[in-house]
Amino acid sequence: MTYPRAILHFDGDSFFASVEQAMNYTLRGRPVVTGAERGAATALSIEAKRLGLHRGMSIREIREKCPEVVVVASNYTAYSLYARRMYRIVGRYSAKVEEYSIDECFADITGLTELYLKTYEEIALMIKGDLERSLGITFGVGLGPSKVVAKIGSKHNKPGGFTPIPQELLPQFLETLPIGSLWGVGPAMARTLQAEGVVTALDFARKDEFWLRSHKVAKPYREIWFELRGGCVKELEHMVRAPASIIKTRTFAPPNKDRAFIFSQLSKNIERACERARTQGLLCGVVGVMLKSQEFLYRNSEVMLRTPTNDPAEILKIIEKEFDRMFVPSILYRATGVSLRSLVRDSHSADLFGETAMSHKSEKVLLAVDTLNKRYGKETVHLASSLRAVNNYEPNRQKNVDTPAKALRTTLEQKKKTIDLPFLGMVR
DNA sequence: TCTGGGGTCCTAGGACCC
DNA sequence: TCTGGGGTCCTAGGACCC
Repeated sequence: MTYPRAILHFDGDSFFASVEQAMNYTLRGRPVVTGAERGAATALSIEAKRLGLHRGMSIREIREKCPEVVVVASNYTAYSLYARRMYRIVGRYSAKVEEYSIDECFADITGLTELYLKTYEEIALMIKGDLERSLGITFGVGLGPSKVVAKIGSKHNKPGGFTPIPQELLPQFLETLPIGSLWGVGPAMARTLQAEGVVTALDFARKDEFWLRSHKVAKPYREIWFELRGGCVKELEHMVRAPASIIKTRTFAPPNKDRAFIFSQLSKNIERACERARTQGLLCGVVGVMLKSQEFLYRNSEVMLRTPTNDPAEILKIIEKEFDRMFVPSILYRATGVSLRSLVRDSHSADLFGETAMSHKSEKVLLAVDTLNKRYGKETVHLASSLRAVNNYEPNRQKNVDTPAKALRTTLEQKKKTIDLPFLGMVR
């Protein structure tokens, strides 16, 4: 068995649903579906999959078809916690672990056979066993000479499988693998390759360099090609990088064309994005704004800030003019979004004009807002400009018609909040 | 899958410069 | 002033991932 490099890929089986079962023993062995809060299935336990249910299915349909299914709301805090535990356990065996996503990671165990006096296969099984015992979740595990091949392995024998793919066994694994099922090959590239007669992963691996050049195959696919032939170019990113951008988008139903409402949606997204930036200790230098029309047409714009910030009020002031340039009153919109880019560490160094120092005054307020929202629930405190969006956000309740009494109460609550909030605007 | 939310990377092409 | 060649930087948009 030849592994010039030995790369492992770990993939948690039905991760979200499995975490729910691991945390609550009464759910074990029962069909569990997550995603109640958005009205569509996000993850399904093996038992739920066996009932013929699948991702994206509406919760209502699931309840009608299979009343025995346990439907729960996503608990991303818990899933992230389990992800951390997963990284930490794998990290005990190898110093090179890439935290790839909330339910996946890679580990480079090249050369560790000497340390553990075990084969690569044995090391893989040792880590897999530790993960499953410690977390109470099964993992699909792949071992190969590269990330691309390790990924093929972890997908191979779905729940709880372990698939080692040494160089000499590569062709037999690639032979039956549809080109579109490869990691990094999406629908567009799959179509292009199929048109050239490349149907399986092996077809692709067998092409030569001249073919790649004459067909102008782009870099990401050249790398996949190289790794399908047993090479290794995609190194593990085992150092956790600061994010390049923070994005918050939200769709609202039904589509709307009221300027104040749309701007309020944007305001809420900006607040959420800034909150994230604050928890990560980041300031943003460029803000991108996105408006999405009912017909799925996008309008993007961006504004460079004079001084990096993570204060939503400051960003909103600057963004509003840009928003009015983009906004077309006759169009129905379905979503807004914001992206914070050019992120820099929040080092408390003063700039030439002392503007950073000035913004520190509002920093205390923002920290207090974060604390309150953490303790009493999201959006307990928010900017007045976000008010309409916050009140509007009641997922899956569109059909509930307010009683007059309830509607009145809501109006009163709105009034109360509008009275409270100018205070926030005056602090700066 | 009539389309949710959060990300990254690559490339073509325009602007600008020598 | 015209023509040719070459380089860098930036941006928009496509493609892909979970």
